[in-house]
Amino acid sequence: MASITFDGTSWEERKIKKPTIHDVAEKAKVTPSTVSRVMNGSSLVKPITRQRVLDAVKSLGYIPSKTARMFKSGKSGILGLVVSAQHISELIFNAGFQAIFKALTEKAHSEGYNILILTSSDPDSESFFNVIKNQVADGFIILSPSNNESLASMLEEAGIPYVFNMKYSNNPEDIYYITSDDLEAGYMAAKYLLDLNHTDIRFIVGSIKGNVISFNHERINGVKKAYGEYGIPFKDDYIVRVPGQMEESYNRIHQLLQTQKPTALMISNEVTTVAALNYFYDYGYRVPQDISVIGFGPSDLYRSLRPNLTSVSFDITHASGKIVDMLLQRIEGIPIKLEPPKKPELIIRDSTARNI
Amino acid sequence: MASITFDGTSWEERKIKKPTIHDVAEKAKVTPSTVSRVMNGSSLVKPITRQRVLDAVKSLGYIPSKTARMFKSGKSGILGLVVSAQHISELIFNAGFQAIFKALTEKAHSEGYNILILTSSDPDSESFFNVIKNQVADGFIILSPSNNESLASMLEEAGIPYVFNMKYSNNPEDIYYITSDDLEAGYMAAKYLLDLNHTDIRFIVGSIKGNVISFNHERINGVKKAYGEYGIPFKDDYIVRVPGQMEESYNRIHQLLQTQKPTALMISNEVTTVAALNYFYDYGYRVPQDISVIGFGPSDLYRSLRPNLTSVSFDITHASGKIVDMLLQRIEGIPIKLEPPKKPELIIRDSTARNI
DNA sequence: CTGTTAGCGCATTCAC
DNA sequence: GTGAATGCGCTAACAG
Repeated sequence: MASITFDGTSWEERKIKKPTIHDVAEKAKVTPSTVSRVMNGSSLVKPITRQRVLDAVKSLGYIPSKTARMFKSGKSGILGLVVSAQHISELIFNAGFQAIFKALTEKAHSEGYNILILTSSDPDSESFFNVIKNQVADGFIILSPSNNESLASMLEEAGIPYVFNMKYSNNPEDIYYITSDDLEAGYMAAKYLLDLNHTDIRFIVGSIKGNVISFNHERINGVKKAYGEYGIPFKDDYIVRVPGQMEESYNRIHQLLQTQKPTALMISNEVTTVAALNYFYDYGYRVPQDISVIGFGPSDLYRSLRPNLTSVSFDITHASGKIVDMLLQRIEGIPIKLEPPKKPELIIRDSTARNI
Repeated sequence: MASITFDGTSWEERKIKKPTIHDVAEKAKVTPSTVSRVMNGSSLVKPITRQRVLDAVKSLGYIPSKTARMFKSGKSGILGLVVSAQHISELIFNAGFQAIFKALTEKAHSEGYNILILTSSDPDSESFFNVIKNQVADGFIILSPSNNESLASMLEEAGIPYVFNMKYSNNPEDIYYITSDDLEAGYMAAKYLLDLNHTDIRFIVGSIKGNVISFNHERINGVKKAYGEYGIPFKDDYIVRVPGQMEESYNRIHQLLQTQKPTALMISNEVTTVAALNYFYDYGYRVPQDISVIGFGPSDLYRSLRPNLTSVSFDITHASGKIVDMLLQRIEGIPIKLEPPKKPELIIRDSTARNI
């Protein structure tokens, strides 16, 4: 099959074969080293030579191979963000994840890194590790909803830098995580409701396969602490486990309110919060006149809901910045200094009222 | 500074230095070639040897270098997703982008690729190109809200595979994009409203710096087509430009409804739709009794709103799948066959009623 | 200021 | 079935 040729090479070759540093060197009548110097802005190149190289670069359309550079330098400039497949599949509704994702991405970009999205279909440590180990990234941020304690040691063993978004391990040597002060969050919300004379409340917490998501344990402890301080007995069935999806949440709320009449709800999960508000709309409950609601999560989201939601919110931008900072420090081998998490904030809006 | 040694190397060295194929070869008393064969599942290795290699791999904790493999093979298994910085910063509210992102990521993962998030702070072609050219990826998906015609030729010139999410260029040779049938979408929505006896409508379209976002032109044409068929004059001030952010949208809707009394709204943008619904809630408008609303965008989102929104929805999963398919075909050099876009769907729910 | 040399880790020839 | 040799594209150390 004949093909039109150009400069002695076929069109296809020209099209496919990207010029290398070698081609540029040849064209500019210098050696690859010099080209490399020019490309990297070394000052020790004679202006004339530099210009010759630059011209060659331009006429050839030379772009340095990123893979070769990575290979040589041992750094990729990439941070892997590892999430469960479920996280991604619920992205549309999961404002909490969106907020983290946004903050992480913006911070990484500002530090000159890019984010590579990795998912593990199964939420167990093995799957996460298998996904991670075959990926190119200078380090990994792991967002896992379940307790993957063994993953930390596998990564440690393999010498792979990582940071978790929560504390999984009780081993005091495991310090590579950023947490939020969930005990305080639960405490603040419950105390506020108790101050408003609500005692018959429900704390709706996300669960995976019936297991309460780890940070919720802390939030529950915070709630109990508040009840303790007020000398009011806390009943175990104040805790309601709900799977995090929209439909299931809606149905579970429905079922709950058919049989019980709490005066206030604390909802630990954004999706369930939206589902609950929708349920109240559909069934004519007035918030806060008939029932008070406190959400946990991004303030921006809750301000865009109707009614404007009273919420306990964390500074996601701050926490995500810390995650990236810590990971970069690990990558660079700088010793880590643990900082206590920033306190959450109680933002009082229109979804809570005094219980008469 | 003394340090505990182990096998003659310091702990730090062991910790830092990852074993290479060479180390494994030495330990297993074979050559790197054999290790490579084992790692790549070649069948021509004697079981005994294979086992020896596997043991060495395990005891050393050897993980093949991904960068070296990329470098050698020339493929990264990464697809770059290039978006404007604004896209990311509005991620929390921008359900349309979330839907695309989710679909793209899931499809890429199912094809064995990962998504690398790239952002360009400026929305012009130069910035996009600069971001792209220095990144490792086998190809790029470009989600840009503005018309970046020259970007296509720059990428073409550089031999970088790409796919756009919309048609930017009028050059018939530029075929690397996936579009949606926006004319049909505008037409369907307007026709439905006209059938419900609404003629005094407003079509709220997103704009960037006063310029209507490109696909909206098609939607507007569709609306005009419907008016034409019904022989009803279409007034230019039926088109209302609104910046896509939550606050601005809310204020603009407020301003609009203070002075005018349309019977129906078509809203081309998810964020503005939520803002409008919030405005109606706050000011006591009943939807659809006082005003009808049609949204454009992900059906899932609109079903989770109250009232349930009538909407024109595209099959994002399908379109995103096509984007990835097309990009992979380009990467592999398979000739592209253009397909017409799937028709959008009019989903009638509770936000539209007959105008009396 | 510029050229020469060497090697990053791996996979793919080609011998044996 | 296994080993030896080679080179992907680039940069850094060392000469000159």
